[in-house]
Amino acid sequence: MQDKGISSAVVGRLPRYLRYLGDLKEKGIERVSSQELSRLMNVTASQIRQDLNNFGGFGQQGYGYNVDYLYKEIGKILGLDREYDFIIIGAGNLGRALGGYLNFERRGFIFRGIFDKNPELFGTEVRGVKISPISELDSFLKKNNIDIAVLTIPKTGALEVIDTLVDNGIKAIWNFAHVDLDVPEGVQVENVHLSDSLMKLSYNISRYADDNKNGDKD
Amino acid sequence: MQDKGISSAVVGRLPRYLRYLGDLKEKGIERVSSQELSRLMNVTASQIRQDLNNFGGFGQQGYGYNVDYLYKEIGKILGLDREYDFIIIGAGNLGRALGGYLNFERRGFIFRGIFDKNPELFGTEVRGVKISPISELDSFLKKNNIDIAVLTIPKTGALEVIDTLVDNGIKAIWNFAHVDLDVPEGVQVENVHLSDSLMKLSYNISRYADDNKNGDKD
DNA sequence: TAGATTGTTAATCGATTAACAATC
DNA sequence: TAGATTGTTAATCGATTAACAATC
Repeated sequence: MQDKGISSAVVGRLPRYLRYLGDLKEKGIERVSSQELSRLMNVTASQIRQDLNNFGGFGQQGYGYNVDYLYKEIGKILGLDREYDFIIIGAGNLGRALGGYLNFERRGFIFRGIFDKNPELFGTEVRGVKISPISELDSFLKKNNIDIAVLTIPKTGALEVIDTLVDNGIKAIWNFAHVDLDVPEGVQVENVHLSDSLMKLSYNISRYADDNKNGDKD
Repeated sequence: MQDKGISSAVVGRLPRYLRYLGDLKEKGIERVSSQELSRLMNVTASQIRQDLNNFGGFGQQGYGYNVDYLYKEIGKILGLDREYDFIIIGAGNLGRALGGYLNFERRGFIFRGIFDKNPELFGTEVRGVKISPISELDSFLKKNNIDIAVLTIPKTGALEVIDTLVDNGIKAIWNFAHVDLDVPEGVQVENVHLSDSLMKLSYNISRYADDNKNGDKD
């Protein structure tokens, strides 16, 4: 069912479609045309139709798309029709924030463990899960089938832990550490570089300030 | 100095350049050619040269780029040669995590205030900054010159607070809420949709699983 | 001077938009 | 049947890569 060469631009837009369809669903709206959706989302109707048709024909001529059906299908495409077990490496503020986030559970991402090297934290709980010493990571992974590791530790720690994760067959890494990870093919990595994001913001602030100083033209 | 139509693809790559140049700097390396950097970063040398030349000629034929100089220049382009005052709306785990993050301060992002609606949190401190009731946001903004608001509250709260921010001349919003914000032109918005990011990960996990079941070809 | 490497133009590739025939 | 809207092909636009003359 899933084609090979879907561009990451397309994949990147799917969660947003899902969100808008969820909103429509909640409002009790049954059907939507690509044009209506395009107005709502500020994209072209053409793009919506192209994006969806990468995965199959979910609509019906003269009718549009059934909201409920399309919502479910996009969910399936995104792999949300199953559960994923995840652990968090790094029980700092960010790690605890992500561990405590209930919405992930709703989507099928199950919080299974959290590790840190700081002994003061051992035994403390995050949403019912005890913080364990990172030295126990290897044996934990051997006993439990974990899909995703969330890295919320500094750079060096992240690089140290990678081998243990990979050797134990981790499927994916959600990387909040400020490094590019080098993993074998087949291990999925999704980076969230918060400081990069913040820099894009400062770029746009100062560019806008400059524009309004010099050119005055928009 | 700053041109107008720089594509966001280019801007999005600048922080990564900065990071690699910072690493080289720390290693005491003085010069780097686009080819060396390209091997390091896993991009084409051509792209590096094209990207940089959007902003000016920072290199020298036959020599390459001076690491220190290029680092500084990219910093300037990203607007990191000044300070930004920011506040956080929402003192949950994520808000506190971001408030506690020292690296932002190092880059010139100064943590000035944090607000919440939960009375139990009022007076509690996050890195020396007292959590204030959100009802005081308006008067706070009138008294203080704040550049950036970080939204770490749920959807509805985010939408409620937008007007107050915009009316008081906020320059940018770093949005962690799971909504698209509608702000006037000139107010910069950078979205960090964590659940979208997680869905991309699950997409890739299940696509990889499917590939290895059906086709067996890579 | 010869070698290296940039800055920049030209070629290619991919993604987005437009158009329209198919069809509900 | 007529109207609406998809699925899909074709046209356009933009971004990436290749090539090379300029120059340090």
